[in-house]
Amino acid sequence: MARALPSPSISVSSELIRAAGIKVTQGRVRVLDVLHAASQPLCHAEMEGRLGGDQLAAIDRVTLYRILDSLVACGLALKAVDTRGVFRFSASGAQRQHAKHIHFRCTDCGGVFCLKAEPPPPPKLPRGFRLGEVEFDVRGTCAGCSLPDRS
Amino acid sequence: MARALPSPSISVSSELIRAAGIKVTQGRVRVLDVLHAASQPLCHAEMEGRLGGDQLAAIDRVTLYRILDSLVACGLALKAVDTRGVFRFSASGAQRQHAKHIHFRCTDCGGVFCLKAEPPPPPKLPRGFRLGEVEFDVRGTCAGCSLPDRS
DNA sequence: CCCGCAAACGCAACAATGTTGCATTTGCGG
DNA sequence: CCGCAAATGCAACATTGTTGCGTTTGCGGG
Repeated sequence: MARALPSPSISVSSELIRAAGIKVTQGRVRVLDVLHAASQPLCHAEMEGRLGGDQLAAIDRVTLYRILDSLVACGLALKAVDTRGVFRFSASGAQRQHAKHIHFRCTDCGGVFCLKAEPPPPPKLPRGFRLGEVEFDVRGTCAGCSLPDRS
Repeated sequence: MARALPSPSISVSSELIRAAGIKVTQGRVRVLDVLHAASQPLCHAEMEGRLGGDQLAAIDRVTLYRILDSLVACGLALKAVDTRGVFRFSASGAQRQHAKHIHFRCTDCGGVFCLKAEPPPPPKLPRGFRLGEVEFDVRGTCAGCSLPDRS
């Protein structure tokens, strides 16, 4: 029923999913497409909105969770928690790009901003500890929320 | 009905609450007591457990949230989010002690370890941004979870 | 010492997020 | 083209956090 999909990146996501060794389904391709198109990590609600915005049918909330879990499990996506306590997901390629700088999280509006400064080198760990990721997280109030006259 | 409470720190918490300019209630004193006695930030469920463990009546869940909010609002407590996406609260004095070093979070068992190294200085922020807290968060696998032979 | 008011509390209900069970559909290898 | 296992959709549930409202209580004033 649907005509040939105009999205050019659909084959890229398909290829990544196929290479990861899991089944290539329409849902996974669309979710990974959205993750790649996003400029910052998305929570599940934002993803539902972007998936429903197309002329395609929306993906079930539970299925979305499971798709994201499968993408995380095979290394195509990363899972993190924002200051509001909500899980946010990002394509693993985008995350690697984000590892090069520092994030500023506004404790007021919840927004995330990228600072230019480089993160410091990781510290020495005790014996037996294996280093995973290093996150230099700066919290405070962003310029918009710092305005003194807010009703 | 209750005899003189044996807890020696109850007056300390009362004094802090009074100095903060909010009403001194039994609930606030008990919650702040628990926060001061805790060695690390507590989630609401852990606090409910510790409050119910006494011979005193347990505090309502909603009231506990409001008490914590009021303590945060007047600066006596701090609010953070752990890797599971749950809010954790700590007495502001305890947090200051924790700000001097780096935390290592094991992504496997969820444990938090304190490293000796000092956190690096905060970076320069864009105009209008106000610095709140800086958290240097290192994630990975702790020594216990790094053991190769786990069933 | 008693009164009254506003703050704080307890209860109920609700909202958002995340999980589990199970029947049905679908990717994809044979 | 068939069939099986994986993936999906639906319903129901669990946990965490919030809102509304009537009642209780801290505490200042009379």
